[in-house]
Amino acid sequence: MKKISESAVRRLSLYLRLLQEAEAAGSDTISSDELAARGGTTSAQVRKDLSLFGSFGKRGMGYSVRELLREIRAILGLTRAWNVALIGAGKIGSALFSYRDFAARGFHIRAVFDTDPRKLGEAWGALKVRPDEELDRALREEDIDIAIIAVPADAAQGVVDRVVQAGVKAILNFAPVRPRLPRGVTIRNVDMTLELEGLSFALAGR
Amino acid sequence: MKKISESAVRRLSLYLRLLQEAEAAGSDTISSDELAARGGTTSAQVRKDLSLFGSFGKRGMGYSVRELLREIRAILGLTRAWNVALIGAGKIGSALFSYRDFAARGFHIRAVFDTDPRKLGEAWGALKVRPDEELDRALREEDIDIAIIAVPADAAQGVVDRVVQAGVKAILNFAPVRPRLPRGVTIRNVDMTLELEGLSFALAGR
DNA sequence: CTTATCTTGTGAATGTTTTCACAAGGCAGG
DNA sequence: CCTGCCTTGTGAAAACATTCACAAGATAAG
Repeated sequence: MKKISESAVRRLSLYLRLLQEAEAAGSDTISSDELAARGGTTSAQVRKDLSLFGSFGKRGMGYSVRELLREIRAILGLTRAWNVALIGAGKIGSALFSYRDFAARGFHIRAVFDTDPRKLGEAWGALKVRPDEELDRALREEDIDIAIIAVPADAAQGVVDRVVQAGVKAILNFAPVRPRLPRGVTIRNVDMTLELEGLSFALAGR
Repeated sequence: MKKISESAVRRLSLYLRLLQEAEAAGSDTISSDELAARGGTTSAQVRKDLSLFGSFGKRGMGYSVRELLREIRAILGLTRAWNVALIGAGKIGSALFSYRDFAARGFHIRAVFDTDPRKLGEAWGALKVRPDEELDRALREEDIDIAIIAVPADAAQGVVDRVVQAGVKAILNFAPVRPRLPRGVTIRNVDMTLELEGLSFALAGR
């Protein structure tokens, strides 16, 4: 199997969303041109991306929305549910917890952790905020697939180490650090300051 | 002037952070090797990135931390402050509002908007949540450079259109849509579902 | 002053991603 | 069944990004 670039995966994920919108709008089929226009890319790019995984279209006709949805879901591993742990019950953690899109796509938050004694025991939906000490055991017991790191920068590397030690293979990191990781663990960093600085660069260069 | 890739700008922003850490740790100089190790890249990449903008190092010695900080800040346009508007006073908006890193880097939130009548007038720090109707006027009056979009998906395109109409040239978008934009306006999309799906893909492919 | 040691800055080479362009199919209408 | 019109899937070309590799400059020590 060929290596798939991160940007190709990102775009697939985007196509998935566009297809859901098309389905909601009642479209039965969609062309690469249409997907491209809605996604801000080109039709050649769309076709190349899809061709990495198979031939899902009909020449002259485009793609069946229903069918392509099914294929992309399968490619992205969205046919099953994933167990997620949220580490850090601050503002960002709280915002993520109530983000409905996650559950809608099969990402279920099974546990929330924090170190602040005042937060421990707080009810978050059906869950209670649990102390740091339970982290290692809980990750295994709840069979957590993905850890979301929403702790301050200086705590992030420590949390990452423990999470990895507990066998978690995927991390979504909101702390403004680039944690060291062993091979075989995947991380995605969401770094809002970086994005703002990118905008600053664009504004300044004119 | 050559075209600078988005990933190069991202890395510069990362180097900036690493340099701040090095400065805090008391280092006077730093080599491309060291920056690379801390940033998870290679020394050739670091030198190439910097060489896009000039020669800031001393052969045999590395870079002066102080001086490189100054240079990168200038490149990224961080020697001045930027006026930011936050549109959407929900959970995400609230988390962003209290994110201290923004102000620390010169991104000052000057106004907060929402459509929910129950939120209007709420005190957010020294600001009050303002109604949608004031958006257009306020963006101009407060001389807003950057708009942060933290509204539901179906409202995002409308907000983007108004913001652009008011002359804003940079947008940080948290809504899960890819808004249409005229040329000359820069957008950065922060799309958390996309990131999670990227992790799902990595987990599924094993 | 000379030598040994470091680390930058940068062309050239390599690798990766995007775009081009068109043959191959598929459908509709007559 | 044939013609005209679409749109896919995909090699090949072009554009872009990263890595290599080394001359050149800087320092320090003798």
